[in-house]
Amino acid sequence: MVKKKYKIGTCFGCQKCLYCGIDLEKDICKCKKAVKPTRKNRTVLVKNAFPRAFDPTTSNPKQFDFVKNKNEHFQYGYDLTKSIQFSLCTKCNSPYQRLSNSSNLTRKTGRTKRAETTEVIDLETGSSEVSTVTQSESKHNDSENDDDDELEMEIDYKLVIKQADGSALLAKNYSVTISELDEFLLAIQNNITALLKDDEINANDYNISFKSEKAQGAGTLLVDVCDFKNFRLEYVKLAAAKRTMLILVTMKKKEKLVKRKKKESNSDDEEIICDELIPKGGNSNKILKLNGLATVKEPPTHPSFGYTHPSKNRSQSNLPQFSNNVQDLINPIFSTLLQALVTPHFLQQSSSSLTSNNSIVSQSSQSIPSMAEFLRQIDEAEKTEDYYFNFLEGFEKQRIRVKHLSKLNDTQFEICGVTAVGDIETIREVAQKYK
DNA sequence: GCTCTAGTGATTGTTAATGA
DNA sequence: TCATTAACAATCACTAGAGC
Repeated sequence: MVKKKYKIGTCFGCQKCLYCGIDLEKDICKCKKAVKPTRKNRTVLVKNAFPRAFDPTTSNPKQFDFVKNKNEHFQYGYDLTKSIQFSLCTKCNSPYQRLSNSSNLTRKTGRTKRAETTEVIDLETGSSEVSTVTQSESKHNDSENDDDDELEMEIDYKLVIKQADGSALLAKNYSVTISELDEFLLAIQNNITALLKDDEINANDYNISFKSEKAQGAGTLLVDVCDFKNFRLEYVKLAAAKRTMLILVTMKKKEKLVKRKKKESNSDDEEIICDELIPKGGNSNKILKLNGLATVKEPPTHPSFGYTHPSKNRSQSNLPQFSNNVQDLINPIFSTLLQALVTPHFLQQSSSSLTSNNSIVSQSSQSIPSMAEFLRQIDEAEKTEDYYFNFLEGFEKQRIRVKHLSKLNDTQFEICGVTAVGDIETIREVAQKYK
């Protein structure tokens, strides 16, 4: 029987992801749910999470019932004769704590209870990872991996990355042990970013499908849990038949990029983008007027504009100083694509040449300011001193660049530490200039 | 309609354990 | 020894519902 493996990064009581807050009963996320939530890795979306140590010998009966009920309800498969660790969201933590308090009303002080606890605790808390303990584990001796065996599967697959023009560029064999769709998707994403050497590719940039290596047709999309169930069934069949599962990654928007590259190659010297290297201070006004067209030096990095591209009119209105001829040639969506092709890597490699080309930048091309400059510009415009600049750390942590800002949703802004609606709107508004 | 109260979610405080 | 972390306890803030 398949049991739902509990992960310590989710709420034991309600299956909420303790990083993004998504209800995992209804949805999936890509958070690292195997990582125990601590004060250091808290997110804005779920500010508090409560690690809990459950010990059947010392927990009060009501808490025991709580754990037992959740264990049964979500079919975690814990052996409740053993101590376990889990995490709770604030919502579940409150009642859980009160269960403890209610028993204390009889009334021990909390401290007395704690003292008793420390006397009895020994058990098998040993395993520091503790995030998963299943009934099978109790039956199967102490093999460390046994707890994963019920759900986790080792998937051997061949990954093929297919460009939108139909050409399959890369194929590589991988093996990954996963138990859930999101883990698998994450693994594939890691494969893609590694193969393409592009950290900024995200899940919206491609479709994933699967099929037998020898099968004809496009395969089956791997999108949701249903697909994943189907995938597992298929995989088991293929594995039994000693056939290889093919994971097909179809990149989106490639044709536009190809066009772009052609255009870029023809106009390299007229459009140079500089994300980080624009001299601070004196040129800031010029920077604000630039529209963000770029020279292609690397493959596309973040084509998420595919699903959030802005309105054409707005884009056009934000190209004030750029050559009208070029604007006519390149429509606004195109210019978004152009921006997406610029990477810091390029900037590092070409810093000297770019510096020497500053005159060109200031004359005929547009550039995106660095995040620091961008935030300072807002502060200057809003007369807020360092208020917006203080968001720099949050953006840097998430590797957000100016070109990404107009595509971020509210949640993503919050993850970066920008929570006030007004701040988000202000940043978005200014960022429109650099789409 | 108002007030009171219980319930709930969220936050903060305290203490022991642990590691540098 | 000091700083950090984990675990638990206490408290705050808000809401809904009952009673008048």
